[in-house]
Amino acid sequence: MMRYDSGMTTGIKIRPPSPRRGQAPQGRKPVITREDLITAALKLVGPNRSVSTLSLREVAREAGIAPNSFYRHFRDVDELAIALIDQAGRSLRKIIGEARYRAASGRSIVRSSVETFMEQLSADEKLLHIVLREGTVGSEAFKQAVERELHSFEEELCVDLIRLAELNKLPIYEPQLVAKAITRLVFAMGTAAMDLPPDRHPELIEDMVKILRMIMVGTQTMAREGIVAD
Amino acid sequence: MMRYDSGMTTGIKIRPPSPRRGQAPQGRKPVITREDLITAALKLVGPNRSVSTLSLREVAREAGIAPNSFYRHFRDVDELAIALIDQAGRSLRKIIGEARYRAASGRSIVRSSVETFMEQLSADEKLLHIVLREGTVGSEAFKQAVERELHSFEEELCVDLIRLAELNKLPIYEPQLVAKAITRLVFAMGTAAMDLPPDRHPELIEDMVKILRMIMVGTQTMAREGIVAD
DNA sequence: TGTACATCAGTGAACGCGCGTTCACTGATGTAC
DNA sequence: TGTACATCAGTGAACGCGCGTTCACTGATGTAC
Repeated sequence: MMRYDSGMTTGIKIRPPSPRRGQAPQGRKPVITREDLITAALKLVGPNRSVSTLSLREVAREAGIAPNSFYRHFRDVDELAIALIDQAGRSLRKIIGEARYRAASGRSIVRSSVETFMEQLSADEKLLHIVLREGTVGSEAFKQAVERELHSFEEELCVDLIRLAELNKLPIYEPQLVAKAITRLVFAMGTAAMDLPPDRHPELIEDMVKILRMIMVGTQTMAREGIVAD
Repeated sequence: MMRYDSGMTTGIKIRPPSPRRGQAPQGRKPVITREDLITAALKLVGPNRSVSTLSLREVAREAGIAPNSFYRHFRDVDELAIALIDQAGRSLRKIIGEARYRAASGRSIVRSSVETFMEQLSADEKLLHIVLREGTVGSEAFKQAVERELHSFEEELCVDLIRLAELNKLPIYEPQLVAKAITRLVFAMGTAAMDLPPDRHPELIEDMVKILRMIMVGTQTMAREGIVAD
């Protein structure tokens, strides 16, 4: 039943496509932006809070706006979460770039990459939390977004591994699997690391370096000696 | 202010310690048990639901009891979650036992262990979901419970690795790190596997076997040739 | 065997709370003329 | 420059909902005598 003859009450009003699309926006200037909301959300996620548990009202409160103002920027919290994962992905790519840069400087590529990763872990902690955690819980959409990021990480690493092998005239067995192993290991151990106090990081870095060394020595030995995997 | 002179209204009644402790329980027979509630909770968790998101009312509904009856069995949902993780841990230990049994049968220990793990993943799917996911989200208590399980897995694996190495007169470099690498990798890749259709599991098993082979070859080569990790 | 009683698993109703979402609005800004 | 107007970011109040938790209770079971 309708309350008085209000005509079609089809719920929320859909804004008709603006005839001025592509031009400068009209009307009141935004006082907060999508980025402000993302920042507010980042303040709320932490070691025990995943993006999926954030509430719209909570984020709005943190950003200092009324709950319904949220809808001016995102369709719902899920859309905000996707934006967060995207930003985390960008942060990840920055890490890869940095690791590549350092690797080119001639030091041990394994050690320098691991150290870079752990440094960024401390710096962009919140963002990486999101990638590392949201991949295992959260909606299908979140998980796919995270998988995309991990995959691109893996592929760039694979290219690097092949180039490195050629450079040093070392053989390599199944480089894409090596890249996969390294990626998954570093991320798994990185996730665990985030729950440890930073003073235990050096020890963890040593462990990771040794493990990655084993994998590198393993792939080289197997390529050289043609060992089949069984 | 108190509503009529009801005396001390200090909230929920704490049952005084029974003078009949250790004897058969008196009173009405339970129609549902802790186990029934655990079963109900297991029905609810799935690829996109972590234990932390279960609500008391939801679990009670699934079990077919009134919401407040839940309190007869658990202090709160967190206590139920801990029970779930414990049970998952038991399931894990069963996997290790099975893997050990098969390994003794003389086939490749790496392949048979990975295959066992993946089989159990399909069978006890829900329980393993819990271990694999709750370790990255969830409360501090959950994470510690999961870390405990992973650690015991790691230690048993380490013992096996050393025994295996001695048996075959093969050297091994840093066995506890090898165990750690294998554990974290298998769990990380296992988590990812749960989101894939089962027909892609064989391919994944091949990948995992090859990667673990690399690690084994790596640790042996390093032990033999005394390569330092840098 | 019968009876009074203690125990205690499970219940239905109610509470206050935070949530997502909708509504009709306000008023600052930019545009057209 | 001035004025009328369209745009639209942000608002306060209200809604219905599911939640955890508490209350006083019911009635089945086992025990004591």
